[in-house]
Amino acid sequence: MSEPALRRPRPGPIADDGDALRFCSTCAFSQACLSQGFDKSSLNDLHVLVEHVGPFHEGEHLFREGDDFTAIAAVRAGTVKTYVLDPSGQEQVLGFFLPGEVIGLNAIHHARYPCNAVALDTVMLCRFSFPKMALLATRLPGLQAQLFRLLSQDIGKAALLAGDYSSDQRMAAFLVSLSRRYAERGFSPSRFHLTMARTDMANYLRLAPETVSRVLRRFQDEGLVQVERRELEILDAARLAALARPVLRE
Amino acid sequence: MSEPALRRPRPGPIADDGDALRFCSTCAFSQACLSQGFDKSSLNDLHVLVEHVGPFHEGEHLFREGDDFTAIAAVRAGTVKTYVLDPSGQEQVLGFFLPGEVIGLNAIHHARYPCNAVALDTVMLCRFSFPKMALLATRLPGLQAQLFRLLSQDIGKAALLAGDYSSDQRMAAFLVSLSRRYAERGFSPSRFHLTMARTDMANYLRLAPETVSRVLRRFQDEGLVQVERRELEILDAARLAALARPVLRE
DNA sequence: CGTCTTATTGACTCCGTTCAATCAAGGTGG
DNA sequence: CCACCTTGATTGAACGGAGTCAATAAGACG
Repeated sequence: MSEPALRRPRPGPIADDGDALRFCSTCAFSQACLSQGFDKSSLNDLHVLVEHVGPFHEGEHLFREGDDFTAIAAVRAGTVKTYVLDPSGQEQVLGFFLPGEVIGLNAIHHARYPCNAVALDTVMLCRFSFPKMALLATRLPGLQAQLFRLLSQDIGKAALLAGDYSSDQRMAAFLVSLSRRYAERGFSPSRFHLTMARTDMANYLRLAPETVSRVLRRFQDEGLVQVERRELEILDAARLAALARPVLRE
Repeated sequence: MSEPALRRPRPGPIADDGDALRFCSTCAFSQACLSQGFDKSSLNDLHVLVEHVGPFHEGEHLFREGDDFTAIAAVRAGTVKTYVLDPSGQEQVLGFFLPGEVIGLNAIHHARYPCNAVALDTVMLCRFSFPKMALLATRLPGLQAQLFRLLSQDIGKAALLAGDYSSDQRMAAFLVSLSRRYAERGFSPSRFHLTMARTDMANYLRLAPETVSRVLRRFQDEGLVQVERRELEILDAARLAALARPVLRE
């Protein structure tokens, strides 16, 4: 894998704006860097350590627990599920990553991935060599700050589900969360495809699959949502958000 | 609360080796930096942005949700509890921080503390100005790496409790975790003081206080532990660890 | 069309909660 | 020193939400 050497920062602002900015349009990371006021030469520096990989197909693993960690990745398209196997071989779903979200941050500590990551549909990634990025970050304080922020953001994100909430509250929070995250990337917040199986949702929410079915059915009976297989429409976002409130702490 | 003024950095390297290294002996952060092979002048650079604060007394808050974030802190002595209040005003315990552990990492993202922190007993802190440390980290790649590692480590730490484990497993995991963390700092792994109230343990473990009482009592009846008020002795560490295994994933 | 996987629905069970009473410890003031 | 009160911990009894077990239904795919 031959990489162009890191270029020295060019002094001064750049004339044309179009080129460098397009380098990873769906990637939250790049976008955040942009909004941080990175100049184009900095973005270019960042660009050279980016590698577009994929497609990964449904069921294909992006990495497995224990693999050497070298890179973090932003999801460009598709959905990634992370999970671990407990000592008895039981799967435990840790999270779902939608387009624009960054995966692998929890691997820095031990320099190994602490979990498995699998594609739930066709997945495209934007992979950043972490060592190179860290090196670059010593020259670009804005990049360093961005990385610190990204890492900090993920701390305690899982704590939401840790509370002892009812199945209704958990499910509502899950749907609201998906809705908002899709909205952030320009997808419809009210209609979207559930890319994960019911069993995965259940596992993630620490519920039995049967409970997921029952709750979704009740939500539909009560006019909160419309579910048809994996197609979901949110009919009463306000009431759903109200249910989710304690979980999302608002 | 009169604090001793921050001491000016002494210029140049230090003659004797004992001095700089002792600057925060209980602080995991400094220790990790040491083991990273930091040279003495780097440690000195780190030293100047450290501020020893305290004592905080039982019930006193170190910071509150929404406070401006300026510094992370390592606990030097005592125990800190972090918690949030849910919309209905109900307290939710997020974690306990023992000597050597670093607090405030989840505040970087929004530049505000996302939770409250209160002293459970007499607490001494070692406070690091985060902006200054980040700046220093651009010059010391080892420090930057250490920070990334520290942040990464905390991601998904809360996920342990998120699983749907039995009350026995949760309690066992909690005790084993305390035991190990105390051991890491040179305290006895088999005998220690429970610095938090039963209600706090229960809240943290997402159990009713009554359940905590019952489980501890049963553990004692079964010869796993000996509890006398807040004094705890682990009698059968192996069996306790076996119970905790699914939670701690080993 | 038949088979396999995934989802749904129903009936019963169980773990942990809730409600309530009791108990122990520590502080305060007489 | 003791009576009193407060706070935290413990124990018991009944309840309920979600899990489990089992059967059925609905797609997906060959």
